[in-house]
Amino acid sequence: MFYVAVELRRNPHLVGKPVVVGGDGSRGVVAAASYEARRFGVFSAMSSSQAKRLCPQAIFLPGDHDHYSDVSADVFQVFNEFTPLVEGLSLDEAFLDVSGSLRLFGSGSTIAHEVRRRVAEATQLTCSVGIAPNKFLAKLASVVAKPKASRQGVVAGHGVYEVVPTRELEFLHPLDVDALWGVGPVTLKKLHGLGIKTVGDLAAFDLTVLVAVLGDSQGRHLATLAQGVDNRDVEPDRDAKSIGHEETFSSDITEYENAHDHLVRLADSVATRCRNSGVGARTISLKIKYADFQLVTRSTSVEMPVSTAPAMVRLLEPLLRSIDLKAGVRLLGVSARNLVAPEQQMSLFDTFIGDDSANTLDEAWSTTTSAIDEIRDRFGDSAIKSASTLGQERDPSSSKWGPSDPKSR
DNA sequence: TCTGGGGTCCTAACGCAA
DNA sequence: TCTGTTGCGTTAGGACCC
Repeated sequence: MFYVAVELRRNPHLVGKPVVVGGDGSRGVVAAASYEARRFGVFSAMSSSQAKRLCPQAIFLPGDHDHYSDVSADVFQVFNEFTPLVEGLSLDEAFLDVSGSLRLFGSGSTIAHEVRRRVAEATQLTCSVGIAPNKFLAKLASVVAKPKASRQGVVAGHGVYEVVPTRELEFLHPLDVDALWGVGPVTLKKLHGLGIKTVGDLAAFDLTVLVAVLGDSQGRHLATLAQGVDNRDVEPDRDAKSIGHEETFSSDITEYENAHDHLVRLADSVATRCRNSGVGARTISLKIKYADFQLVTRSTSVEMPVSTAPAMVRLLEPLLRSIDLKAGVRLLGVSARNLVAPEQQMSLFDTFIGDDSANTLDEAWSTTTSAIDEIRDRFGDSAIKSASTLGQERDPSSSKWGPSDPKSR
């Protein structure tokens, strides 16, 4: 309930009340619910209208991701006091490999209690800690450590729970299979079809059959986890693999022009985040959810990474045109993948222009001027002196603007 | 009576090139 | 020059997580 906890911190008069963070429109869902709201059966991912029916007195807050992000940074700063090996899982969750910190800070349990104390001191937030020999067991242990909300009331958690080495299977095998990471509704149904209800059932099950039903990768992975084995390292500083933005409209869209306007807006926000992260995208994709919830995606890749809205929109336009909007578009999304770090890009100019597919002087000019503005913003006027001549260059052998040899730009 | 937005990872089909 | 194999990148879709 991280979002709610942060809201309670800055709105203390809401403490003890049923509070929900999430969209309160007809198409909103619950992002987080306080334990008081959970007593009414309100949980994350539930539609807001259903939540309101279950708990009409619930107080809905719109959510403030930037603020949660700031608070998250404070929490992670505490994590980093104990080990540099911190792998963030979300704003409010992380794996800490403290195997190198034991001499300095004491046992896992000692560190866990100290982390809780320091997080509370720095942020006035509580957290739960799971201790185990590997990531996946630690994650399960942290669930056990959390408070539990039911219709009867809230039962306080232990705050810290440790899965002691050599006793992993004792902890693991009685759990329901869907406690395992990677077992959602679809996989659960398949496993139930095989008569597998608990992790212990899974551990004892024939691997050949499991692989036949779930596929090689997932079958072997789950079989390994069921033995309590997880050799994945804690990986700090993982780079984002994609950057995207999507929106559900309050009413469905059927006009191309309308969709195009939203597309430009979404592309602009994705492009801005790409540039702020110093990456360009080699693949741009479009996501559409129809009124009947059917989902389609279209994507296209280019040799030279793009990081401006005009360049992205140019790639997205043909994709949008190829899609029939008559059925009504409920959601539109844009995402950037195959992200390329700046040093791998060909030049500063490429970073901002993205590609040279402008077919008219107007197109070339508008992308160039917006690129120059960007470059000035980020690198100052001195960077512009060399870039400002680019718009005037013309390759005589080509109808396009700019020299044909990219290196000479 | 309804079903968000941010992501990761996997798979299958297909075209191209060595 | 033709044919078959293999490997790889791209594209679309889907399961899953918080």
